[in-house]
Amino acid sequence: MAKSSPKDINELMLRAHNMAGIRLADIAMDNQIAVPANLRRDKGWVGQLIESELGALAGSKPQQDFIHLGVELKTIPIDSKGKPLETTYVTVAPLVNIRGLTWQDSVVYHKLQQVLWVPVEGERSIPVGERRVGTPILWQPNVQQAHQLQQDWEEIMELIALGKVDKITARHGEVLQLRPKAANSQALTESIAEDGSIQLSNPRGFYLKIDFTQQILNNAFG
DNA sequence: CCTTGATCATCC
DNA sequence: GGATGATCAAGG
Repeated sequence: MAKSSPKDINELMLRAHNMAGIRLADIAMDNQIAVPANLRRDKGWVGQLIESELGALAGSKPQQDFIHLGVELKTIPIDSKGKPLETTYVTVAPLVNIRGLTWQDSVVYHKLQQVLWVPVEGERSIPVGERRVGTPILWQPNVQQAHQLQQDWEEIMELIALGKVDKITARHGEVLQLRPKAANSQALTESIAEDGSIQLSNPRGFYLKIDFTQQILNNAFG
């Protein structure tokens, strides 16, 4: 069944805490959602399941999941030691019309102002339905983290502005990286060429590196 | 073993 | 095509 949208952060966190220790199969049953055998063709399944259980407003908007609460929801797959198994997607990267765009105007900045992290067991040896939800974390970047994010974002955006988007690899950036984010490598979108004209490139997205999200989990759990 | 580049489903 | 939700899997 579809959950109502939580009225405040306390209600949201109460729901999130109530999922801790629960198997995905049980949450799926509660929401009348079928459990896939694996995530190969259902890569966003866990995230959508948790959204449903928490009452996030569905839809494809470049905004926070709980905009009325100023909270972005992210599920994060972890191993048995609590370490993230994957980088975390943040948002698509703007590749044109970025003149004058500042860090504090960016979607990355706004989405990462406040994030509700929901760890979920993600090892492939565990059947999807048997994977359990962990303890949720409501996070806001500390001064150092905010600085690292801003530095990386500004460096990457500078390269994009100089028409070097196709030369940027995932190795740029300490905590934030730019990687392909598209249906496939043939997808194209407008970007800035080195001579300042418009060219076509594979769409990119901003991702948080594993060490950064691991630090967030460690700071919360010690 | 881990990371980077590639890819999947769905909605509009 | 571009946004949402991400994980897959080849190669270093």
